Amino acid sequence: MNEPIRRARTGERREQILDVALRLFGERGAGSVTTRQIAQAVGISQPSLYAHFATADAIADELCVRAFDVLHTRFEAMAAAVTDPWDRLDALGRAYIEFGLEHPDMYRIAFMPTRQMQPPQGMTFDLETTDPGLAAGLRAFASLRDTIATIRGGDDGEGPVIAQTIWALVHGLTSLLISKPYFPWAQRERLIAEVLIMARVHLASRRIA
Amino acid sequence: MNEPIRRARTGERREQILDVALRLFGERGAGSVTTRQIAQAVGISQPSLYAHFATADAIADELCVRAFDVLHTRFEAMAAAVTDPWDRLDALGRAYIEFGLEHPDMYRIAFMPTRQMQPPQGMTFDLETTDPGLAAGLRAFASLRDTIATIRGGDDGEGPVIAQTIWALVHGLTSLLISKPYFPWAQRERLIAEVLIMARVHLASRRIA
DNA sequence: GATGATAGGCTATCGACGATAGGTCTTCAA
DNA sequence: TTGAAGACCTATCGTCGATAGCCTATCATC
Repeated sequence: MNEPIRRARTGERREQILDVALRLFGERGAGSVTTRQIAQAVGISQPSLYAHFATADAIADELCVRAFDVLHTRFEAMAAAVTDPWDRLDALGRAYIEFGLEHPDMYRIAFMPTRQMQPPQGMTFDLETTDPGLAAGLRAFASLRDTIATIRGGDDGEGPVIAQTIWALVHGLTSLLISKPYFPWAQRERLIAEVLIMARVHLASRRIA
Repeated sequence: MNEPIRRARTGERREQILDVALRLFGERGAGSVTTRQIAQAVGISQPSLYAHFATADAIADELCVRAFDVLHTRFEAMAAAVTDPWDRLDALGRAYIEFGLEHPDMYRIAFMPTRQMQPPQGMTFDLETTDPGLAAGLRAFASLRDTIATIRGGDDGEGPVIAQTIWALVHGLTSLLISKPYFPWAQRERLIAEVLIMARVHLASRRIA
């Protein structure tokens, strides 16, 4: 049915392509970089890219996964370093927002996709395959979710709702700052601080007695 | 092959194109509808579209503006009908989220753009021209912002930060529910309710004494 | 050595896309 | 009656992602 790729997925060339693509994404925006531009910058022909990646989107997807894996590592280090869970919540939330602002293209690919998701087919639904960007983003977010669970100190069934709502808050600011940079925003630092306060206040009001 | 064409009156054809495009957007997703598909469904040639719209994106932009203008009208009616400002905040927030879920393509175009914004050129920066989708969305959001100002009952300079943060919250949930429909979300109604509670609690903690 | 598998290139080309050029037909006011 | 304007057409452009098919260097095995 689906022959996934024609050549092996290992090699220096593959890494070089990813490096070049990441640079071009940063220079011109991920959406307006073509396979021909990448190939020319690498020094190979455009069809040769398909020996290393199944589709053009696969290049962006892999860069996205790698970026979020870096965030995930940073999160785990933070979770280990900051013992007070309230402080940890602040640190993680801030790092999450700043990551999005530092890697807007990766954040866009993961959470503001152009194409509609296809419904899961049958029982073989695998998030890693279907939406690798989301999967990588969620690995990072898991630290935030766990910290929220720690703060609440128990499980009353409200955990998912609260975690997902705080995620929506943090994502919302990140997403808007990325997609509408020329909106007359209040000072960015004050917006971030306000969002973190909002999360704290809400979480405090939802604490398990 | 060539049947006699009864010419539409000026403007009718344009409306017909918009109607057909809206239907196709709903059926296949805005991102994967081409000018040729629209033209075929209308019954004209593909280049003929350019007699009515400057670019392909202009069709989507106009549909987006119209959709948000409907939301704006609904908001103003609500603002007039619901006198208690706390209840009004709930009603507006809920309507905003539900609007996004009912018109995911329009919401995407307005707030999850594919291509990077161009920096404003010179002094002639006009939001309506540069980003009509955002402009229409903000007209709608203005009601929410005004209600927040009413609740706070004064101006201590914190208004913009608070309004933008609550916007981020509401937008965040809307955006994630649209872009990640297959994520294992908590019950949608509970998520919406939680977001509205979060806004209320935050706003209460930020009230002017 | 010769051989054959394989990785990694290449050129040529495909179909679809948005968009433009330039001509034709119809309408309608002067 | 005529001529400008508008709406439509066909033909075509350049670019896009992707595929087909061939060539070459390497290297383990015979």
